[in-house]
Amino acid sequence: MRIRFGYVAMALDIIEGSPNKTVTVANLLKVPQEADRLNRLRRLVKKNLENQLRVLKYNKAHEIEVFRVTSKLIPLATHPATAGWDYLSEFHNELDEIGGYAKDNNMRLSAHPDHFVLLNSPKAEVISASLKDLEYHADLLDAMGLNDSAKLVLHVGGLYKDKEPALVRFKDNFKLLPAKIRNRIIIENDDRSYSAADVLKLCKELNAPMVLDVHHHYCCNNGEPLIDLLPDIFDTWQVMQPKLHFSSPKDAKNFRAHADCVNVDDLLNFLRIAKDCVNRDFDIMLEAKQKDRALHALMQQLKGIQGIKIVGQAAIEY
DNA sequence: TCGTGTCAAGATCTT
DNA sequence: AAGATCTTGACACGA
Repeated sequence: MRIRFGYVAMALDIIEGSPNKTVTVANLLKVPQEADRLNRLRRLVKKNLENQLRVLKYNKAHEIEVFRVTSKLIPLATHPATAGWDYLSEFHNELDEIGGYAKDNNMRLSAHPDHFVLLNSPKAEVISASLKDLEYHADLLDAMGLNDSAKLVLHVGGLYKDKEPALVRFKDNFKLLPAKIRNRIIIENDDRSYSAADVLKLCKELNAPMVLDVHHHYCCNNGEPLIDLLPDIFDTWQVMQPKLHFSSPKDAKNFRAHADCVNVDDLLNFLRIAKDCVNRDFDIMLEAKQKDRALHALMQQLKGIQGIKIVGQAAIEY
């Protein structure tokens, strides 16, 4: 099996390289002239997009082909304070360059709208805000020229004291999504409410790929062994290369929290399971607080381990 | 210059 | 019913 590794949102080793720069609404509104407010946002976007391209160049230098772009590239994009602002046209060239660079270098980009995006909320206003946020994400990927192989990761959402109707709401709203959004969505198991088995069942019904979060599975399950789930989880990807999320717990007391780096034994345990039940290349998104540094550290630790062949700087054969 | 509280957004647990 | 917590990087403010 060939396995590529990637990381999330920003590279800590790039100095002054954040693509997450932002401003709060309160501070934005302190700027007296409305035109000046927009210009403040434009300066932030310009810097974020510049830094996003720098991150991709850094990734290329380190042979990293799997990366999740931050949701904060355009600050306050869906907030009423910026209503009517056509940032897609203004930054068309920059976005196109970012996507072009990714495509030219065989990079797999994704995004992960944050936990305020809920397709199963009973509140109409939460659903409409979620749609707006999903549209923002899909439009950004479109503007980058990336087809629907560039995915949007979603969780199922809240339990609302009654799981079955909550799942029905998710399914109903999912089916109503515009195709340009729906075709990008992949669904992830979470650490409290919807187990890997729950999400697998859902993904089969919706014909959507499932992104397994291995750490979340150990936080939330009903005793199902991963080895029983993994073949079907990978099957939800059909001809696409499966991707999964991996992290180590911070410590026993904060088991749900992400550690700075990935524990190599945690990974080896998973690789053994995968080797036993699937025979397929896949990608692993590392969700470690030390981001790119955690990836580099993991690759160092994998060197010399029996059965692992290092391929370049961010991939292995196992 | 450094430390701390706050920030667009929701859900859920605690009091 | 209201408040704290989750999670997170960036920023504004005050010491």
